[in-house]
Amino acid sequence: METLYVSRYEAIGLNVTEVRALKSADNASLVEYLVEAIVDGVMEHRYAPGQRLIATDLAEEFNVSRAPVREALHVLAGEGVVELVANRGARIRKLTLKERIDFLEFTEALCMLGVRRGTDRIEKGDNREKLDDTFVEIEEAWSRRHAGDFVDSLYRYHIMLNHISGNNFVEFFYRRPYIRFYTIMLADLTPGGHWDEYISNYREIHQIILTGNQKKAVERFSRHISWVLSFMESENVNLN
Amino acid sequence: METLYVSRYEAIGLNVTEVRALKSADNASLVEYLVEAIVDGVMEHRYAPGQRLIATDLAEEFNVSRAPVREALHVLAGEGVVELVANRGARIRKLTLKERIDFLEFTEALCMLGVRRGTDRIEKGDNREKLDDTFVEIEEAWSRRHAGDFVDSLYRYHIMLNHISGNNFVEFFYRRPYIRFYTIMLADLTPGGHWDEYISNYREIHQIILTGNQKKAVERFSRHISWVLSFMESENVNLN
DNA sequence: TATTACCATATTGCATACAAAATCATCGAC
DNA sequence: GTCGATGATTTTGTATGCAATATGGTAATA
Repeated sequence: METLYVSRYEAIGLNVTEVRALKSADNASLVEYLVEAIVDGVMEHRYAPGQRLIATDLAEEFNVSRAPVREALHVLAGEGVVELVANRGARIRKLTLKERIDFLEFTEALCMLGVRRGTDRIEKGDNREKLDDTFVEIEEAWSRRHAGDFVDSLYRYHIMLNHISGNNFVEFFYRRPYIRFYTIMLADLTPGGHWDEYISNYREIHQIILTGNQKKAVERFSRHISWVLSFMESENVNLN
Repeated sequence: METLYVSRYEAIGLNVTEVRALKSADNASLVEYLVEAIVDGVMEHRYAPGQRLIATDLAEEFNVSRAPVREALHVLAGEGVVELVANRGARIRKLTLKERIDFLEFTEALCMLGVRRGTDRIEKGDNREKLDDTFVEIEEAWSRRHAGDFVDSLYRYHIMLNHISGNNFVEFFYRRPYIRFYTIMLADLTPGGHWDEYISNYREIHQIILTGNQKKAVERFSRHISWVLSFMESENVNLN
C-alpha cells in the first residue's frame, strides 16, 4: 500500500524510504512538501524577500509539474509568505519595519496567555524541566549574540509555554508557516541595546513562572509588554 | 485591457460588468473567488462541518475546472477551514468543544492588546464614536438573544478595537478565513447563563476604554480573562 | 538621446487527460 | 445475518496543453 505512493514522490528525487517516512509522518502530499520546501528556502535565505518565484522554474527545480507548485504558491499566498498578483505571479513578501514591530507586539500579547495558564501547570510532569531547558537555549544564543538562534529559541520558548498551558489553538497558530516567516524576519530588527533589557525581562519572568506564582507572573509580564510597546513607539517615530 | 479577463470569468456565470468590478476591486483570480465562495458557503450553513467537499462537484457547481478548485481547497486547508487528507479529499473541519474554547481564550488574550493600545488612541478622530456604535450592535444582538449576530458583532468590536490600536498585524490576522470560520463556530458554544456575565464584563470594560484610562482598562480586562479561563476550566471537565 | 510602438518570448490561468488510489456495492463463505 | 473479498465506479494527484497576459528588447520617431 505504501509503495504505491512512490511513483508520485520519486519524481522529486526522494527514495522509497524517505517517501515512506514522509507519508507515514503526516500523510503529506506533494503540495505540503513544496510548501515546506519553499518556506525552508526563505528561512535559509535562498529566496530573498521581494524575489520573484516563477512557477515554471520551481517546477523544474523540484522536478514536478506546475500544478502542485501553483497549489503550494496559493497556500503560501494565503499565509502571507508570498504575494500573489493575478497574471503577475508570486514574490516573497517584503516586510516593512512597521509590520515586524506589529508582529512582535502581537506575539508578546499572545505569550501572556501562556504565562497565565502556564504558571498553573508548571508543576505537572516534567514541564518545569522542559521549559527551563528551552530558556537555557535562549541564554546560550544570547551569549553568542546570534540573532537568528536567539529569535528561534525565543520562538520555541513561546511554543513550549503555550504547550504547557494546554491551549491547542495557540500551538496550531504558532506552527503556521506565516508565523515562522514573520518570526525569522524579527532577527533583522536588531533594535540596538534594547534586546539587553528585553532578555533581562524574560529572565525575571521565567524565574517567576518556575515558582508557579500566577499573579506575580502576569503582573511582571504585563509590565514587560508595556515596556515593549513604549520602546516600539519611540523606535517607530522616524519610520513609515 | 479589462475585457480580456471576461473569457475566464464568464465561465462561472459572471457578466462583463461584474467581472470588471471584481477585477478592479482586488485583482482577484478565480481561486480567490472560490475561497470566498466556499467560506461563505460554510458561514451560510450550506456546507456543514464534517461534510465532504468533492473537487469535481465544486468544479461543476461553479462551472470551472478542478485546477482552481483544488488550489482553493489547498488555501482553505492551510487555513484550517477544511481538512485535506492525501488521496481522500477535503472535508469541512469539525471543531471540538475544546478547540472552540481554546479559540475563545486565544481571542480574549489577543483583545488585551487592543485594550492596551486602544485606550491610548480612543481620543483621536472619531474612534470613540465608531467603537461605541459597534458596542451598540453587540447590545442589540444580545437583547434579541441572536447567537450568530452576537458573535458577529463581538468579532467586529474586536476588529474595531485593534484597528484603533494601530497594529496592522492584528487586523490582518482577524480577517483571515480561519478566524472567521472559528468565530462563527463560537455561536454554537452557548455556555448557558455565562454569557450574561460575559456581556456585563464587556459593558464595564467598554465604558472604561471610552474614558481612555489605560491602567484601569487593562486591569479590568485582565480580571475578565481570568474569569473566562476559570469558567472554561469548569465547563471543560466533562469533555475531551 | 529619450520616448513610444511593436513584436517575440516568457509566464500565467485554467482546462483537460490519465494513472493511482479510495469508495462502494455485490457476492460468497461462514 | 455478518464478515471479508472482489471488481466496477468515483475521486484524487499530477502532468500536459493552450489561450490570455505580462515582459523585455528592438526599431522607429521626435
